[in-house]
Parts: sequence; structure tokens; C-alpha cells
Amino acid sequence: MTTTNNQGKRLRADAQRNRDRVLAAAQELFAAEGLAVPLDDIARRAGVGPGTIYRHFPTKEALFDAVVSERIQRMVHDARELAEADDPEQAFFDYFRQVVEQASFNKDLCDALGSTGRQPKSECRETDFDTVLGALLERAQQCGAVRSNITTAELRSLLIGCITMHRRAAAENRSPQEIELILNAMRRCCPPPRR
Amino acid sequence: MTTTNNQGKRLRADAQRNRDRVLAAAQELFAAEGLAVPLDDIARRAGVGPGTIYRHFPTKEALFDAVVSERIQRMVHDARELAEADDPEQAFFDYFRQVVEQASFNKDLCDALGSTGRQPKSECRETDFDTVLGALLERAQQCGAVRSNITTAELRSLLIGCITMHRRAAAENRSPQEIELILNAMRRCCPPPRR
DNA sequence: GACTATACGGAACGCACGCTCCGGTTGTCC
DNA sequence: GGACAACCGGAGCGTGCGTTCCGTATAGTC
Repeated sequence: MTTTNNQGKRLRADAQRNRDRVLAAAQELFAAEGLAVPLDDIARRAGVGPGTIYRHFPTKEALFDAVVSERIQRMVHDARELAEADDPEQAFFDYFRQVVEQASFNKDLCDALGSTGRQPKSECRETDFDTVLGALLERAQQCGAVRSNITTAELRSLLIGCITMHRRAAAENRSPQEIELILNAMRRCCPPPRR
Repeated sequence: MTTTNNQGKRLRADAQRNRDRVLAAAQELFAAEGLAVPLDDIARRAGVGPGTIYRHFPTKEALFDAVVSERIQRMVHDARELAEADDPEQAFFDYFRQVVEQASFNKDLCDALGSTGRQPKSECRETDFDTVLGALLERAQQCGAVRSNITTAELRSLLIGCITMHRRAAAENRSPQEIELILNAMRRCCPPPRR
């Protein structure tokens, strides 16, 4: 993706190249370690000095937001596609599972979705995320697949809880069966026996 | 509680008093802010210099462990009492709710229970905690109140997930209804409608 | 009241990390 | 190919925090 500087002009070729490298390194390291990773590590991984990062992003948090925003945007895109699927039930549960798994392997998403305090830039992306999540939920509820007394706020909370559990299960090398329990609990009524 | 120094002798009166003050301040601040609170803050709150803390605890983490261990020990004690209650079902669910609520208001417990990496000293306390949790679970399962296909590891994961959700609900000023959903899901079969 | 081991406070050290600054380099345009 | 603007690397600054050190104060003992 080509980028423009603050005067609206195209970036010089080397600047664009370095910017891409920084973003790639940041994606990798933020995913692995979350916001806690030192900026110098990102610079080293990108083969770049720390100053170069600040040429492109005013602050470490801005870089983090850029990375997270893009990831969330991709998830929102997936949700929009699923929102038109034939089977609202499967769309809902597939998406839930998908987000849990993705966030479980991306510590940056955990940090971003989990924080109740707001990020400056990714806020709008998160609002989008809540919107599409609500849309998937509503459709699944209307067709009777999901309990009608679950709100979007509760769903998001359940999502974050499941992410926590999934990470925990992964750390303990066991399959996250307890998440199935919760998925079944969200269904309309009497879930079938679990195993 | 009177304490002895490393040679087994009783502490001097002022040392004992300061130690108590440090512990009290640490309990307060760790509960509010978790492990992240600066040690100098604890010292100031205790009306003591930083050096004094190090006279009693070799490291900040040791102080944290002391605080958390005591809190966990109290929870273990509660569980042991409940393990002999007449109604295993109520004992189980009461305890679950109680732990969730307590951890929700004590960030130090979140940090300790939530971390998959091990603490050096509180480890044994946590093992105790797993043991009593398992005992409560088993009794509730044997009397048919709780699904038989839930393991202790899964229960603990559910517990931590619920703590996450409870904190989130509290931050959003709503009642954590999604936790009731999970509690009902743990019951043997068809839960009654939620509201 | 004097003596000594014990304990205290707080200044200071070391380190990690976010961020800035500047002398040198490189792309771009004519 | 030369000139200029854009860009780069990395040394270094400021800050916050865990931890240590040492001159001073005080509890316990005779």
C-alpha cells in the first residue's frame, strides 16, 4: 500500500520500503508479545533505527493502533461477508470461534479488545467490530438459533472471556472444551450432551 | 501476627509494626492496581522508606506473593468449610460466585490466578486452591448437580474467564448476566430460562 | 543512663524504555 | 551528474522503577 506524507506527497521509495518493514515487524512482535514489546526490538527486527519508526508513527501507541486497526478491519470484513450467509446459525458460531482463535494467537488483539480503557485511533474500528458482531447476533437470534436475551455487550464480554480461556488451554496443552460449553449455552435451548 | 527474623529471633517492636504497616498498604494497593503499582507508593502509604520494605521482603515480587498467598489461603479456608456443607450444589455455585466477585475487586488475584507463568512462593497456595476447587466440583458432580464431563482444569479456566467478564461488566456499569449463562451451562441439563 | 545490635529513611545507582537530535546518506528531479 | 530535499541510523536524553547503601535513630538490656 502506498502512503503519503503529511503534505500529501508520495513517500520516497526507501521511506515507503522502511515503513512497510516496520509494519511487518510490528505485526509479528505485537502479535507475539503484545504492547509490552520494546520499540527497539521492532526497529531491530525491521532492520531500521528507532528514529526511522518515529518518522512514520508519532508514538509507539500509534504504531500499535495501526497494526491492531488493520487486524480488526480484516475481522470486520470477514463478518460482513458472513452476515449474508445462508445459515445465520453457522455464520454466528463460525465467526465466534474464528475470532476466539485468532485473538488467542495474537496478543495484540487481546490487549486491544480486552482493555476497557480506550485507544485513540482504533476506537472507530472497534465500534465497527461491535456493529458487525451485533448484526450477526441479531440474525442468529431472529432465526431462533441463539437465545434472545443476550445483548451485544454481553456477547462481546463472552467473546473476551473465551479468548482468555482459549489462551489458558493452549498454555496448558489441552483442547478448550469449556468453550464448547459456552457456545452451547448460547444456543436457544437444551444443548445436546457434550461428548 | 508476630514474625521472626532470619536468625529465628523475635522482631523488634518497631520492626514488627512497620512490617504490618507495609503488608496492610501492599494489600490495599495491590488490590487496587495489581502488581503494577510502584514500590515507592506502597512505602509512602505505609509511612516508611523503600529500604524498610527490603528489610522484610527480599524483592517486590516476594511482597506480592505474601499478599496474594494470604488472600488465596483465606479462599482455600472458605472452600474447606463449604466442602462439608449439606447442599453440594449450593456450595459449589456459591463458592464460584464468591471467588469471581472477590477476584473482580482484587486486581492482585487476577494477576496471580490469571498468569500461566508460575510465581515462586504462592505456587503451593495455588495448588491448594486447585485441590479444594476439585473437591467442591467432584461433590457437586456426584450428586448430579453439575455436568460430569467438566474437569478441574476446565473449571479453573471457566473461573478465570468469568472473572474477566465480571471486571468488564463492572467497568461498563452493567450486571454480569453472561456469568449466569455460564453457571447454568455447568448444571446437569436443560437450564431454566434466564430472566 | 549507657551501650549495642537492630532497624530506619531516603539519597543514589543501574537499567530499561520511549523518544529526540543531528551528522551523514540516498533518492529524485532537472 | 549535480543539487537539494527527504530520509536514515544510532548515540544519547529524560524518566520511572526496582534495589542498594550508609549515616542516623531507637528499642532492648544491664
